[in-house]
Amino acid sequence: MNTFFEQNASLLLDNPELAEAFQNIMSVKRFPKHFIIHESGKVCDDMYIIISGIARVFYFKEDKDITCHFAAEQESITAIDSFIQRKKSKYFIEALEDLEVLKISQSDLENLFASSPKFEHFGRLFLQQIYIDLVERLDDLQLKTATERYETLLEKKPYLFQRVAAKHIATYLNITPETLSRIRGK
Amino acid sequence: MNTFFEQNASLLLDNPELAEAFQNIMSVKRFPKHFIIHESGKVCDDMYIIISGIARVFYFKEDKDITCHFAAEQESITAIDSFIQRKKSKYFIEALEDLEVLKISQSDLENLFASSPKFEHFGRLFLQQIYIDLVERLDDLQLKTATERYETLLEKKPYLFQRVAAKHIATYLNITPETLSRIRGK
DNA sequence: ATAATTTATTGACAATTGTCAAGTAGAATT
DNA sequence: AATTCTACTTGACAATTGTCAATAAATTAT
Repeated sequence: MNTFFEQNASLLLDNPELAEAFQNIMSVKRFPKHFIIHESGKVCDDMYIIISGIARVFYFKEDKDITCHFAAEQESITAIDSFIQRKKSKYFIEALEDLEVLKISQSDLENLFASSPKFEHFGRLFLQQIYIDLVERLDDLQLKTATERYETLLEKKPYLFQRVAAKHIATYLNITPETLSRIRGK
Repeated sequence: MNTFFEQNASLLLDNPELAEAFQNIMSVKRFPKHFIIHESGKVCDDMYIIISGIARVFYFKEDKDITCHFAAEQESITAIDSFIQRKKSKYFIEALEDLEVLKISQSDLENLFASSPKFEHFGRLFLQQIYIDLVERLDDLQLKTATERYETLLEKKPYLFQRVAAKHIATYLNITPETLSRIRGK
């Protein structure tokens, strides 16, 4: 599994100076529901901040479709392995609803970082933030039961349960759809 | 669970210019086996790169001691939640062998980063590196069986099985010592 | 709206892993 | 070296979760 620019594009959007710099390298894009925004096996050059809609990152583990990240409004999404390492990605990105996003290319982002220590600094803070988020997610997975993991997600991202197919939530929690269904039925 | 400066202090040690800058803010320290280098509830101001020996990060989940990180030679270790967020840590750090480490304080590190874009850049690359490592670890936990997780760890860090108590490896893999024992016995 | 397809739920059963207990082996202390 | 303590192994059993199958519900397409 994997998690990404887990939370806060808000770190970016809340800072006017940064926001302005990013304006110049961001462009609005739209994708319809079910659209595959990024395919496994390709290098992922873009990262997206979601304006509206919801998307997921998934990959195939022995023919099974495993979701490893969700992103909704204000959150960011990319094929992180590829985006950082500039190699072919194992991940797919799929629009689960009609999507309006801000697109940022990896090269523009690198250039921005290189253009000023301030931006480089922001990049580091951003990574720290998502690193901490990921550590928390790992803690959850390491030692919570299926039910506890369900409850944690319900608390952290309740909207998922309204907007996303249960089968995707199940693989994200590392349980079967059957088990998830039983947990939900108390 | 949680993982840290998971792999590569080598990213640092391999770069002469950086290495020199770091020399000035690093100091050698020694801790005896069993020594608690950092305690839960305190803010962790230091990060360590291990010269020799092995250490672990752990915390208590309902009285149970859960290991969430190991670090051996060339690897780094800290109470990452606290080190990054400057808040009280939930983690302990324990020397599992007599330890010789390079200590770097958080404030010195911040100052170094602030002193030159080059260092800031390094800080970001370092975080990218450990982020990717953590993503991999998460993938492992999300969808591998106990036996697969055991085999993955055996492949990635075989020395752990020689040098570390099985009970710690068990909690790190999120299984009981009994299950680990049975897996080992083929 | 109706039909077709996909997704969710439920039951029966199997497999995996955990818990508890006992005994053995190993390490640390005296 | 003997004692003590801790860790490891093994067995019996229980709990959790997965698998497979059938049905119901929901979504999508016609």
